[in-house]
Amino acid sequence: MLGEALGATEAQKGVPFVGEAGAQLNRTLSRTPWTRDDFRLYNVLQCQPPKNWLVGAPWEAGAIEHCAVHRDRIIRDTDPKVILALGGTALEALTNKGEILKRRGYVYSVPTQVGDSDSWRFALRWVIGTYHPSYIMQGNQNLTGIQAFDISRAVEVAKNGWEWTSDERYVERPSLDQIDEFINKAVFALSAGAWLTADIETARSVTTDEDERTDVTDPITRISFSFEPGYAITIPWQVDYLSRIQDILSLSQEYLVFWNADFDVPRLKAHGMKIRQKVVDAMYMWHFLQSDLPKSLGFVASIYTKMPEWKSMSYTAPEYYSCCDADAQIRCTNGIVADLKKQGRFDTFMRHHTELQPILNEMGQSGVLLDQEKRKEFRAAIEEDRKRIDNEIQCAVPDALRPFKTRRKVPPAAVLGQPCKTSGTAQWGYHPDTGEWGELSNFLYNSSGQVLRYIKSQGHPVPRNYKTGKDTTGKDDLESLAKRYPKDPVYRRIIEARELHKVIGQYIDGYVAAPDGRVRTTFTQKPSTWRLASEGPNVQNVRRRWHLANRYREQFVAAPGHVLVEADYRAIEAVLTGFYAADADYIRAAKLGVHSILAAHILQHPLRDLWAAHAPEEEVLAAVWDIKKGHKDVYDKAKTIVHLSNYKGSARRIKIEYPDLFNSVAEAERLQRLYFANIATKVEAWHTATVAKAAGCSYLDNAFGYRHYFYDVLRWDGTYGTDAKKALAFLPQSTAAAIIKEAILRLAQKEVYRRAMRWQIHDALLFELPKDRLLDARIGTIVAEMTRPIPQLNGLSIDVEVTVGENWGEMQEWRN
DNA sequence: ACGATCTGCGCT
DNA sequence: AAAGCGCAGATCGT
Repeated sequence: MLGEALGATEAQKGVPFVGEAGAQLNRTLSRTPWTRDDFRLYNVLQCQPPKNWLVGAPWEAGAIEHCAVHRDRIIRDTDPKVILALGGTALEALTNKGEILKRRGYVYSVPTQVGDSDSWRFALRWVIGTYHPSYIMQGNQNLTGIQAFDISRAVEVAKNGWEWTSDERYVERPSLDQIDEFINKAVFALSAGAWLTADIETARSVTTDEDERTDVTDPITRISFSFEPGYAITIPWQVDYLSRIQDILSLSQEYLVFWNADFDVPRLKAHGMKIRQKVVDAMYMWHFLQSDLPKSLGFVASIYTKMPEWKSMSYTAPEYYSCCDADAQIRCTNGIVADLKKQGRFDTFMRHHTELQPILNEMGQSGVLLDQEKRKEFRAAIEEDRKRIDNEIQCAVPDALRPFKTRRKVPPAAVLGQPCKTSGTAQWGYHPDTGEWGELSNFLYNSSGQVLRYIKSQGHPVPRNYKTGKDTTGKDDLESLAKRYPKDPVYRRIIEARELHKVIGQYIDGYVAAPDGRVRTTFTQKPSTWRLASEGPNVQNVRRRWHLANRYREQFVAAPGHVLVEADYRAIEAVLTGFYAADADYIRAAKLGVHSILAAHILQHPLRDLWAAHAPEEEVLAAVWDIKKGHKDVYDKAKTIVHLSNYKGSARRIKIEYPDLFNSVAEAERLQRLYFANIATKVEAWHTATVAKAAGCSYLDNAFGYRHYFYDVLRWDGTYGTDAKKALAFLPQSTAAAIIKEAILRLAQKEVYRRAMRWQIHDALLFELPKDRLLDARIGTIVAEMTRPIPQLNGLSIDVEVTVGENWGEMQEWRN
């Protein structure tokens, strides 16, 4: 093993890898059958570089060159079969190749000095690159297992040597006959159950990450296919070949495999190709298998194949590169499928991604109508307010706090000495302190730096983020400053101006309707919990708690003769917490209204005893309703307390969230105890068990087979690591995602619902349905499908609330 | 002009 | 120090 240089601890003892990086190396080795005594450890540098700085330092090249003699001598003396390069510096010193993150895990054969110091010669030795342990320590603990894999590969090479996979059957410049031969063999293999993979190269995608490109009309240069490891074909995108390419794309009856289909499929369609099969995205399959590891094909191939590194050859050998892509795809696909089947999670992936994603694409594309008139009016009203408030801020903030850039240019005399600032462009002036001439800009209420300078200039205490300790100018902190200094003209106005600014920028101008008046979004399954995410625009964070939220939402309307129907799962995460905690009482509370029941405890309301005594449901529900309507403030606070407590939020956090409701942290603590002792009686035990489980096997599976890995759950002293609460949140959150996906899949089987689905907002589905005599029946079907008992959860069902309206701001409760 | 990073904030 | 996201503005470096 060859590292970089001695750290502080190492330099003291003169031994490599005995400091923190050494401890990390030991942790990695503990995942393998070997110990550090099985290896010899050296560094590229024999000494400690000044300030522990080597990479990018002015002395980097010189220092490495200076120590090369020692390094060569060490290699000659030890004559290693394999050198494992720990980090980019070592790999580059050995192979002259950079980009360790692209090359790690791949095996290189490198000319190395062997023999006596006075009569040495070159001989080929194996070199494998892996991460430097300090890189893994810097927040990349998820890569520990990969480094263990690299070490195992090095040992394997040392024992048995290494043979790269063969590229003899790559068809890099195909004749039409060779294409037909590929087709004939593929037909046979596909009928026996093989996958067919496809991959395009585009003129500009070579230099850019594929998913960053958005222009689907970029020219395609070639396409490659494979159905069998080692046998790949690449076909130039030229007129003579296009019909053959379409033939191959149509070969498979059922599935066509891509790596990141979001890139390839829209481009193939834009270039006239038909793709009628279901699209299997092997990259997402990998994401489903291991959501926390890098997703590039080059990375995954280093694990599933013995291919030589090829990703750096796109320019020098484009045909070979393209065949390698196809070969890597088929090998990785086969490996990932096998692993998912071994874990019993393959069917879930095919259903919840391959089947679901086309439905989500249709949902995003069908879009929701925007009422342009309302939108215009609303924007104008808001913009006027924002301008007025901004102007008030500009007048209240002293010149000395406004951004100032010194300029040498002579000013236009007309603006000299203007007394009061107006919002808009900057103006020229003399700096009030330094007297310099320059450009004085407006005070930016969105700039935390400028707002902090204002707070300090007033001699007010600077708010600190209670997690990070950093200075902050968040809304809550400005609110408490405003309370403490009621005469201050700025704090409340900053809050208001920021709010209006965000509404205009993100929620009005960010929603651009197509010519048909509809606004479209894209649903992805990127979150590590396999929730859905929405982007361009994100329709899952539309204003709801704002005092003008309903007026804002009125611009989202149903088409004439239609209505919007929104179906929300009621308290889904609370019910699921009860399910995972195996607490039937808590499930009952969650379904009746756990927030109201907690509020009843706070308020000493009769509901408390009704619930405990299992009173008749109508009676309990009436009391729940009473609290929800009559004590909305306490109800809303109880709701957040339930959420925070279920995911192990601290009493301190609750106090910070509700400084007015609680006099002290101790009081919040008392209330939490009340909640755990009387309502959520088994939840704390579930917390403990879940954290222990996540720490023990380093991952959790939910009831549908969604998996999440965790690395820093329990520390050696029993305290919680950074992943402990993520583990607690994972099960209810990911299970809720799976439940609503199942509902979408079932509803999409019927054309009328498939076409009517619009947006998914985590626990809610929004539909646009014809307003006709079938409406009630259709809503009934939606409710029936969404509340159907869930076999994976022992037949649990989740209640649904439905609202209906002609626009999204005036929705009325629907009752059958 | 453009990208990366930080801060802030909307929703579930 | 509940979790999970996406978007916009400010700032700084290239």
